[in-house]
Amino acid sequence: MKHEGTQRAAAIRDAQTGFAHPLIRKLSNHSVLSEEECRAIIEATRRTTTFAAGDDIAKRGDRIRGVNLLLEGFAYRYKILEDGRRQILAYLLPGDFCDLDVFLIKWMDHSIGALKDSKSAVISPAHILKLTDQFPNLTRALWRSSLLDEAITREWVVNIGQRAAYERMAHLFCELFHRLRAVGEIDGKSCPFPLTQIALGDTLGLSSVHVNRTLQELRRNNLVSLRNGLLTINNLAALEAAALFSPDYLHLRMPEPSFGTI
Amino acid sequence: MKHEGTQRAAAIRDAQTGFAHPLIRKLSNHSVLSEEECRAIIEATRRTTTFAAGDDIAKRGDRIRGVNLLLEGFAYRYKILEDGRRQILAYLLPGDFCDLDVFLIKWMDHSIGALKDSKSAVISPAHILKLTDQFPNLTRALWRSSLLDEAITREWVVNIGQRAAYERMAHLFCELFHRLRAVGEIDGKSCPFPLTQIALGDTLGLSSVHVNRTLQELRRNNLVSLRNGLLTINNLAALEAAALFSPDYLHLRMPEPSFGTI
DNA sequence: CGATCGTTTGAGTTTGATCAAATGTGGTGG
DNA sequence: CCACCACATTTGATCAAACTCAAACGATCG
Repeated sequence: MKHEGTQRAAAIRDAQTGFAHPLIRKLSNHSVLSEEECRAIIEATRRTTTFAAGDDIAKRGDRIRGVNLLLEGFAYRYKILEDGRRQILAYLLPGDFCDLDVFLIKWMDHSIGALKDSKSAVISPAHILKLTDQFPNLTRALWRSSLLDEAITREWVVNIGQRAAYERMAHLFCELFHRLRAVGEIDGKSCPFPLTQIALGDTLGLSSVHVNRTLQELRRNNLVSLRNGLLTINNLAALEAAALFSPDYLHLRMPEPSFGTI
Repeated sequence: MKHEGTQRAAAIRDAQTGFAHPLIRKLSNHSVLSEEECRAIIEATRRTTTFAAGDDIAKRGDRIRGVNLLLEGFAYRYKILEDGRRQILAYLLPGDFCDLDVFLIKWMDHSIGALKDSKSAVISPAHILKLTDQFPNLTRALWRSSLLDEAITREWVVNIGQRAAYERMAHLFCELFHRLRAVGEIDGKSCPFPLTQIALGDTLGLSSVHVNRTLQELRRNNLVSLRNGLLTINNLAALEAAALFSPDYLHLRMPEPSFGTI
């Protein structure tokens, strides 16, 4: 981890993505922010920190010094049981908060790791307090964004609890693809997927051997391929059907049409 | 479902439970509320509705008219896949919000059912807006409470993803016992548990047959017994050990000592 | 007194785990 | 450039956890 100087004030709007700032873009999916609120967000997220792939952004037991807002990169939230079993709880994309729990707890009860080189903005608790005192509408927007995180976590419960391995993996791919598209990280039919098969197993509650075989089956059915940290979805519509996937729980404002042969 | 008249203003404090109002009690676990904020809460939750066991409090697809705050009873959140598979996502106890998602969405993307006769307060969106405009500190407390809900959901992911059936069931019992104790619903070593084995299976991602056998094993090991909607925990310490349970994720203010022979 | 719903039991099957080894693959240093 | 190392992926064989199907048993209720 490496601290950087002050970030240059970014333009609020951007022709391509709607908003250049990841948090503003994310909140704008479900909330309307004033010019003043946008400025306050940019102001609050000037201090940034970078992490290399493999670094921990926050570790279980850490005293919480501020909220990390992921600006660039790819991170994951995970919990480890006393006997070593690991469960990955979420993937964090630009615009996502790593540890909003600062409100709730003094120490992290789980960890966050970076899967790619990442950059985060660190917002101090005092800053959050000030923002939420001053801007009730912004506070509701932030609250909403954590409700959205919970909706995703709930879908993971459904996924792991009810779906078979094949459906389960397909579902994860669909979710990631939709979320990455919303933050402009896809390239045609491909998106970054910087996970080993072991990590994929710890995400889905499967052994890595079974992950490998399930992946082969998805490949054999010409739905996806996964190589060198790049996930390619050949037929999104068919993959969504196989996964019993419906994107509504993601609450992305502008659903783009699924491509595919069906 | 049956609408009732205006509830009599309850005393804010109660000698036994600390706070008579379930929401004030819950928020006080992690936040400090002013006298004025407490009054605003009581004011906002006057309109109540009752539900009989088995009723749906909110159904998937419902247009959201207000937030339901559970005041009395026992409810559950669930989602059903297109092919009928059901996953239970949470249990709701007095003080819990049923559908805070009102902020995020216009229609429910999952359902809530009552497991026992229940009473909820209905807070209109306009009322929420007013409260959050007026009381930033209260807003943060409510936000915190939804972060807590998410922490529980995350632990469910760990539970279903990593723990074996026996541990998994033990873990659920531990969680429910701690949460019910925090709202004053336990009686000695027993607490209400108004679930069929089928529902228990849909909670844990197990078939009802396997639930039955796992339950027998827990009984055989003299850890719990479950009869007539009453769960009795004979040895909480041993149950927690079997479940790899640690209560910190529940963020209950005053952890009471576990009883048991160890 | 059926009827309905939940629990329990048995038998057989399937999914996915475990163990072990072989085969890539990318990076490092000589 | 090659040898080597550390990892990740792939494959095979075996095993166990959990599922399915089917039937019996028990409560509860109009």
